[in-house]
Amino acid sequence: MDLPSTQAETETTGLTPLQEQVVGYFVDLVRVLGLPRSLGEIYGLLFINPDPLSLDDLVRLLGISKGSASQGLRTLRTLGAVKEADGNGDRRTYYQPSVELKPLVGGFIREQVRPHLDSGKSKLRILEEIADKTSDHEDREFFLDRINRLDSWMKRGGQVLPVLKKMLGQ
Amino acid sequence: MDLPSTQAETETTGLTPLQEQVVGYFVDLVRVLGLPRSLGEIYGLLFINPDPLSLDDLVRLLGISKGSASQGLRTLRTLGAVKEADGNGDRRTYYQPSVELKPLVGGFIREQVRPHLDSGKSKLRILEEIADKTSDHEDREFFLDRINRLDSWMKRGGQVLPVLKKMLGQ
DNA sequence: CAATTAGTTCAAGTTTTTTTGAACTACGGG
DNA sequence: CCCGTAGTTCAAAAAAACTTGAACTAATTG
Repeated sequence: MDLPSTQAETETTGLTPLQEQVVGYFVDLVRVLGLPRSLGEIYGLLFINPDPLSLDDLVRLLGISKGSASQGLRTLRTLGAVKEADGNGDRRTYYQPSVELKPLVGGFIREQVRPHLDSGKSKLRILEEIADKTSDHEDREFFLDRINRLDSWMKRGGQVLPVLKKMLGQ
Repeated sequence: MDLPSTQAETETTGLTPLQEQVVGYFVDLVRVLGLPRSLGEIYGLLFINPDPLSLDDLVRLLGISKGSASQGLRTLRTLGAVKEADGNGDRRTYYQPSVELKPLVGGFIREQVRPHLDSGKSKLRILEEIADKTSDHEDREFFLDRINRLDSWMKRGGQVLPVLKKMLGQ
């Protein structure tokens, strides 16, 4: 665990004021990204802690349940936002954050953005089929035009992602 | 209102199959963006309807409450995603969607992204002050380094937005 | 102006999402 | 092997987000 020894912890949370603020910062951040609060808490604490922390540390320091911590860590690992700290002979696993933007953005895109883009594309094909069945000519043209537009939105989205990754990741 | 006359409406929703699918498509889309379902329903129906629709039309066709429709339309207007249709002498207001990506992306960035980036920046300054009070030298350096890193994340975010806007908006 | 209808507001209700915690599996050391 | 602890799972509880609907304001029209 290793609290930074230079700051007292508050009664309520078990965190130093700095830790509390940073955790709050990340809670807000993940909320914007549509991820659950606990992910922000966990990542935030790992981010501002000089040493890796174990699941139990997180439970104790953040005052969250083992279940939350376990699931939160799993998601963060999937996102590539935390890694196991290497080289602790102990039985329990310690975690450290990825602090480079690149893997964070990459993971978010891979896990949260791409799947939706992809499933969106296949839904569009179905949409087009339905629209194509419209018997009235003028209506059909209108519908197909709108669906084309959606198609072009998605294409642009797909083009933007690599650029995003390149700009954000180093 | 003006249902496209060439497709029967289903019992449950008052929408044609195509409308239903498109609405569903946008419901999923706004969910990814972290916006409420009703926004997707309203925008989706406006998007696929050849003519502008009034608040009452939306209530009737989508089966949502007047309150939802009113608030949903307000948010969509704020985002620049719908506009009042011009030139209907009627008392009630008719709405049409913005179908260009540019205002949509621009509005989303302006309303949903920028504010968080900005408030994030000011929170960082506070964070830095707290970290700077750390008496242990090594800890302080570590904390300040991490906060610097956050700073640089935010800066990159700020740089990316204009590029995003340029790429997506025409 | 009174009546009627368009639209807004917000407290209460509903739905969805997240968190909890207890039961479970799995591993490792004595 | 058996005990103790690390970590997972998932049904139920709690919290958060969204929607409803009734009371309201505002604006038009006969």
